[in-house]
Amino acid sequence: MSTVPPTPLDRSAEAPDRFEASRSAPGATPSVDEHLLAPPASPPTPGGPDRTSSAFFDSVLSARTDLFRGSREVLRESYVPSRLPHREEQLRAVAEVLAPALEGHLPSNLLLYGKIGTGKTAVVAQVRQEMMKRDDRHAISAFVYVNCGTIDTPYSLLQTIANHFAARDDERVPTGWALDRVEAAMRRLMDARKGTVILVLDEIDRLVDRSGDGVLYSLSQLNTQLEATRVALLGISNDLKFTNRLDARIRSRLNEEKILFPPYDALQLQDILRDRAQAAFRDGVLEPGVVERCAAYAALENGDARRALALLRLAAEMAERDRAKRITPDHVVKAKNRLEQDIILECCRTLPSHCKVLLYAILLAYEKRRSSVLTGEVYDSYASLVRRLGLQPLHPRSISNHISELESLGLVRATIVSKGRGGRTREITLDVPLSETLPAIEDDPVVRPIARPRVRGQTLLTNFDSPVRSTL
DNA sequence: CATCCACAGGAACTTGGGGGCA
DNA sequence: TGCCCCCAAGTTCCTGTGGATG
Repeated sequence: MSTVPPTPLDRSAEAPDRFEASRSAPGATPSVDEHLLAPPASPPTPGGPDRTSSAFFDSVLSARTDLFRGSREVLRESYVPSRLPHREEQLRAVAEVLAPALEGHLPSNLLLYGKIGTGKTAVVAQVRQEMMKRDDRHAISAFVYVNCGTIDTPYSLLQTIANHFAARDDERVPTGWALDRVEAAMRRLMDARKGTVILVLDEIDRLVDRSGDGVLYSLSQLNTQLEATRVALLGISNDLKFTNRLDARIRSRLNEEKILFPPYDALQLQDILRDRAQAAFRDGVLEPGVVERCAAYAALENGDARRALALLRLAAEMAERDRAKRITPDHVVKAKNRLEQDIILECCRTLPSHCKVLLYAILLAYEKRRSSVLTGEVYDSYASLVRRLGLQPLHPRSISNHISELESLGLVRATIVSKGRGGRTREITLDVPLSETLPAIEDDPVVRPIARPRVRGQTLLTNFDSPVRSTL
């Protein structure tokens, strides 16, 4: 188990986070959790111990106005606040379900439902913190958190859980074993720990979508196979209907208790932001309207508290860069635009190569037409672009999947339409600003060889028939 | 009202890569 | 070194779809 500090974006169990190993196995290196339970380290002082830091950074740092009171981690989603406004009911409900574990009894399995940023993970994190503080009888042997958004195959899930319980390096499960063997190793390692294990499977719906419910069946059977350890499953899902895709036996086991997390409204988001702002910023640096505007934008995004916090943090950073003494509503507007741009750039950057060319084909078609394009037209355009790179285009079936992928990323919108004898197809429109996405994709190393030349940010309309060699 | 078109999308299969093991 | 495993990405095959058309 790695002891590298967690990053806010990587919440998989391989890169552990605030939920990781609750109690180190004998002889094991200290778990990350123990680092997290320790008092927060004081932030490095500007121009501190690194005597080699250049005068350049000294000037940048000294020119910044200090809006923050302390650590800006308070505004990150990885931070577990001591108070969760408007989640008291859910907090209590989760605690009631899990409380029997403190007395050595097996809690019911539990499912938490709610859209992104409705506080599910934060509530579980806080319940976990409180339980570990109160567990004076050491009845809970582990509180394991796995994010199935990244750990989404049966093998990787069982391997991750097994390795969580591995006390020594030679007990760790490598990749390449037969699945049965991994499962047996996981059971053996778990059973050696003795006590109650609370296994949190975040984004459990992603696991079911990608790998079916077989591995959930195995996990739900654990209590009939283990001797000294008992396991309670806690699933977290953004999808209210995901249990419909489960086998009836698994559904009934997993659904013993369920708790719904409704989206926050704008006023509730304001309360959350005020709490965090008070901890994060110096007095008087927030102009009236800043919190309200962040909350209003996030309320439009399904009441996503993460979004609201990100906006507030980014607005503060914008103000710092402007060397402003106060954060204004205008900084929130800038932050919102910047956040949207960052999401687009990140999406474009992480796409598979063929997907990038496909997106470029859609962008070019959209730029030319300023209206929707059909799947067949997009495919033809994509195929000719890929051939200019000296490569074979993917099969239309694969491109159809990639179009769905672009849609699920929110980059395009694809509506199925029937054109009579013209057949059934998808009308594809852009769901992101063309002016920001086109330069981003044209700057990508994959697309650059076939991208139109640009002068001072302006693209030139040219005839592209000449092939360009590239490797995707 | 049957036929047609151009796909959508599910399912099974193939391929190739990364890794462990005897 | 060859065989086994898992996994991701892609291909092949197939059925289904729904509005225009004759």
